[in-house]
Amino acid sequence: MRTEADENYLKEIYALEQDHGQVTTSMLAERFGYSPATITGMLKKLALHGWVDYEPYQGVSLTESGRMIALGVIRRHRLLETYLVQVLKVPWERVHAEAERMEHTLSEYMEERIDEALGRPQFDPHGAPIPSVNGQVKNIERLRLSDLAAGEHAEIVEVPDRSPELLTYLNQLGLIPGIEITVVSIETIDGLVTLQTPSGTCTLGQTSANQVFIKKLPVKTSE
Amino acid sequence: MRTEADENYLKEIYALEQDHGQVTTSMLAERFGYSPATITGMLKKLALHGWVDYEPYQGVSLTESGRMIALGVIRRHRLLETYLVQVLKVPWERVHAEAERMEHTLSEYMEERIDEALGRPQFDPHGAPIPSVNGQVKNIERLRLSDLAAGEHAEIVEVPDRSPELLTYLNQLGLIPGIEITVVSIETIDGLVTLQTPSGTCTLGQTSANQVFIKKLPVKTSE
DNA sequence: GCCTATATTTAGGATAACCTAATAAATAAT
DNA sequence: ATTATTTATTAGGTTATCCTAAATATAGGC
Repeated sequence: MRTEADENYLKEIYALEQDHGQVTTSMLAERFGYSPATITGMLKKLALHGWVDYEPYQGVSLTESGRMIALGVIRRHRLLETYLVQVLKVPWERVHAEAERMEHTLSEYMEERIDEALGRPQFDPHGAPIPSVNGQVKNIERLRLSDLAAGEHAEIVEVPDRSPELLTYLNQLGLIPGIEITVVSIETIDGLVTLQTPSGTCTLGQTSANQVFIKKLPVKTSE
Repeated sequence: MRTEADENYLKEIYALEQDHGQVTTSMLAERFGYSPATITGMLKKLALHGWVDYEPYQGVSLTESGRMIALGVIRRHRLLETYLVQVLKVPWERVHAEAERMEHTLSEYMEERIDEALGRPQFDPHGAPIPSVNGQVKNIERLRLSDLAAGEHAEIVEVPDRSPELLTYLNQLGLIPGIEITVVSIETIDGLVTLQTPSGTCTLGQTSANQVFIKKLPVKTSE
């Protein structure tokens, strides 16, 4: 009925809708590393199942049923990541790849057991919200670290989970969700951001600063 | 390189070699519920990879490399079963089906983490030996419950893991690996076995008694 | 030792998910 | 507005894993 490929396409369409609104054949081809022709074929198939609305040359969007499937896969992925980090002590930067393998074979029963064992967490180790069983997502309003000005105070709320290199780097610097930081300075020329973190001072390049999501906090006055 | 189908065929050939010595096309067809023609095709493919020795009309047997792959899959299956029972409290009769889904997606890294978390167990919850990373299997000499005579004393060492119904039944009766029992009587006509267990007395039919593996213990004298 | 029954293989087909090359539609440039 | 470029689709092909029906090899009965 529903294959692993179907689930991966729906999950990716969901992610692209979140990030760019519009989802095109070429965006999916690029993400998967497949030829555009392959994507077209799959989109037709997904539309036939009623999981997406698809008009040739007009891009694709999830239907309600497609969105529910995507959220189910994302839920299993994020629950697995959380479990691996919290219980099995798998390193932060590694759990994405492991969850990617297992998200399609985890049964509903196991999903529930893991959710219960973890105490029904709302966020995964990278700060991403874990959709509820009925598809509710706790989306937090977020800014990027690169949006801050010198002197501003903020809490890190989310980091992307796909790049082990970036995660290893951020972890070394202590830049993980929940941590509070203050911007010491911003280099206007090449966008270097210098931060005060609980574990010291560090400087981030634009690429990294752009991928770290934060929530502004009232500026520290004195102490 | 190696698909899930490949792994399932090798695992099943291994199991049939253990149980019957000889492995034929029709045995595999029956186990999988596939047509014999499908099996023939796959056996050719497995032979091409050097995982089995296959002569048309002469049955099939694992090569050394095929055996190592099969043992790897069985190792992951049994480690998963053990983890699910011990850590996630999944019911005994359910873990086989869950492990069957996940055994192919568990990475070597996760296999090692789970093995370590469990303290490197030697046997799974049904009493089956967990092969070591390098393919060693602790095979115990075993008899069947139906081989015992009245008055004999024994320890249950293994039960099959595939039938949830049988497992639920045995679990209710307290007949699980590690338990010591004494045969009260044997009905010669239809092979009913009446047992003294730590939790009371119970009677088993021939079908069940034939599937419970035991190790004889010295006969209890008095107490 | 031949014949029949059973087991197995061969031949040809289906579907899923990928591919390349050629074509067509949409968009941007002059 | 026509052309050039980019983007997407269609056409046709490949591999993996299943199928059925027909052909063939092995094994058992007498």
